[in-house]
Amino acid sequence: MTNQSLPRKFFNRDPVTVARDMLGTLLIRETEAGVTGGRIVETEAYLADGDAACHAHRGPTRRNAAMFGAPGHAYIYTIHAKFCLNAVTQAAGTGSAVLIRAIEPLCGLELMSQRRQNRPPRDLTRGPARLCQALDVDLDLNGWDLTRGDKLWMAREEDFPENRIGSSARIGISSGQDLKLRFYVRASGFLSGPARLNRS
DNA sequence: CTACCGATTGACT
DNA sequence: GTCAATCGGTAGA
Repeated sequence: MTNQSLPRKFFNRDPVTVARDMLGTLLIRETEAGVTGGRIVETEAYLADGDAACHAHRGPTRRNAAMFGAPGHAYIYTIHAKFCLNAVTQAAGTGSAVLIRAIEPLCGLELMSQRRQNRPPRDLTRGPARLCQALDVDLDLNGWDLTRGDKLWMAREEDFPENRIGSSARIGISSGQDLKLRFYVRASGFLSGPARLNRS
């Protein structure tokens, strides 16, 4: 990959802005097995204040420690025996992040398919735990510096015009459903979630 | 120590 | 559309 990784200052902003700007950027994962990755098409913002759905809501614990680290680092957690990947936002100690929910697979399709037990191409990276499995992302990368441009990083590819970005309530949470903090690229074809949430 | 439960997924009707 | 498997984190006794 020739693109430079997104700089620290990209992540050192409020999570809503970062979540929107992250749409269209590349997520790249390099292992000994090869390079895999794709274009980010769906994200969710988790706020430091007044957001009961945010893992940082009840203060620091061992699980969410990475969320209170410097911006631009990975926060990876386990849920239902699976992994999900976030990018930490705002100043260290704030406790906000952006969850990467879906990417459009572009690179290393064969390897990703292998890691996903040869499931249909459309289902390779649709969903936060699916993309982690396709990219071989697990707890070993929790706290990883995404601005290093090594192992796991993000790079600028294209900006999407405002009218191609949709928003909805976040998926899978029980509190904070009134907040429209999920963002996605309209008509992407690689989105997770029920279809009704991908229309506005 | 036990009990509960989730920022999910995949199989099934 | 429905539903159960899954297992580490967290809270509470």
